[in-house]
Amino acid sequence: MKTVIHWFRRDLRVSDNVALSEASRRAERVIPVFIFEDAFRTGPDVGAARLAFLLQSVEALRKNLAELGRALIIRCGKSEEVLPRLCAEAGAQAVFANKRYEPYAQRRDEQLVGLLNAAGFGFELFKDAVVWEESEILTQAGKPYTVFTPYSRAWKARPLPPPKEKLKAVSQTSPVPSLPSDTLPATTEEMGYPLTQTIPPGGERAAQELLRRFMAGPVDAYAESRNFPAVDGTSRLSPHLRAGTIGVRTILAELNLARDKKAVRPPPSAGSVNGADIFLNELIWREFYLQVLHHFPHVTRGAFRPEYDRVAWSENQEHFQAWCEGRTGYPIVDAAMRCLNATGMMHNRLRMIVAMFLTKDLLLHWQWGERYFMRQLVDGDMAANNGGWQWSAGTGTDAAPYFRIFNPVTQGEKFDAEGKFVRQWIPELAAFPDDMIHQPWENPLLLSRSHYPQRIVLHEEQRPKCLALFKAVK
DNA sequence: TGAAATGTTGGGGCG
DNA sequence: ACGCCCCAACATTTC
Repeated sequence: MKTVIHWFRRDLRVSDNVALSEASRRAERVIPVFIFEDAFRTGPDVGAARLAFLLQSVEALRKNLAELGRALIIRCGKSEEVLPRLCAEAGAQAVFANKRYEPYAQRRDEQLVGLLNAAGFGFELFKDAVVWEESEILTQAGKPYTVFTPYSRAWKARPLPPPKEKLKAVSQTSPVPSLPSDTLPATTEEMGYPLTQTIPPGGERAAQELLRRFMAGPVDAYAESRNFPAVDGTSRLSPHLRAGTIGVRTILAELNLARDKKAVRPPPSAGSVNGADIFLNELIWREFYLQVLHHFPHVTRGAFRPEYDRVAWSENQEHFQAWCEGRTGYPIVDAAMRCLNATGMMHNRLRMIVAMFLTKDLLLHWQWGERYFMRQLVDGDMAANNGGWQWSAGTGTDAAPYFRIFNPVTQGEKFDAEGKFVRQWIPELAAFPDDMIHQPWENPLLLSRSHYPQRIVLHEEQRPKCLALFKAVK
């Protein structure tokens, strides 16, 4: 082919990018394009934090491409209108893109195939975002897995694909048609979404730096330290995996290196778990939930197990507001929510704690939490977010059984024993000693002098209510 | 990728 | 020396 448009979507990088590699291998000329969709401005789950991260990442991509002598063409509008027009303008024969897995995105892509083909252009999609996609890992019976452990076993039994090479710089001799390019909004404020959070930096370089840092140390201790929110023990790569500013194959290659390096050293003591293996599991969870979403699209509308759609959830708006704003009176819950509101990020352990609290203590519908997370999170991803919420609520695939209810005090004491994380986000509690930081109500005098709220519900009262609610639908 | 309730065991105090 | 009780510590079961 002479000219191919590479349409950047959730793959905002020039390294380890399958469709981009294929385009540059098969076409004489590749035109990189990003479409700032109208839907980005109006979708139900639009959040300033994620939008800002996207804008940063696209800008970083534009610079990276410029260094390779290539101009990123930006167009605002609807992809179904922009792409055919752009193909004609550029004299392109086809559009290449990396495949997406959300039901709505797949419907859109199917329409685009028809649309572009009818106009005489090709549209090819490539597997890139995942190692194994929805129908590559199936049970003996040819059905999708709905339990993580056997899924992960099957996943690990296969050989890993190597990363794709980085896009090469173009030589001066291949002229690029000069196509007009729109400019992106400089800030999310311009679009009516003021950014109130301090978010991590976007872009491919930032992702590479996080990966390097993680592999240089934290990965070894990951099995233990990943559970402690006050410890910087996680990779923080989730926003980059979501935006595609890093490729999953790149991460896996580094993980393998870390594992091999470890094998040279004295063998780990019996029973100790390899951090790289645990981290790998997290990447597999991501693909597990993507394939669940593909095969069971009804999870976006309700419980994976439909009987749980009959749970008589509370509709207490005051409780929900208190949860959102981090003033439930339970320190670990409130610290986590304030952190989310301030940074667009939340530690995974804390996601489980606040999700359990919303569903099992406040007895509010998990979808309320799911929606709030999507609006706030930099890494908000439909599949992982939905999977995580249904896991916590006990309504999903391979979910925590409904009677497995976290105690917010015990969880705080276990995973933030010295209250370091809590104090970071709840300055009102500074005066409380370590052994009381997770139950400030035990010292009414000190609590009344602080400006920290009383508990809005009592865990010991809510737990039996929750059990009754769930038992009623069984 | 729990927690609470209930059951069991064993040491020590005590009459 | 013995039985009895108490209760921590641990194990099991229940939710």
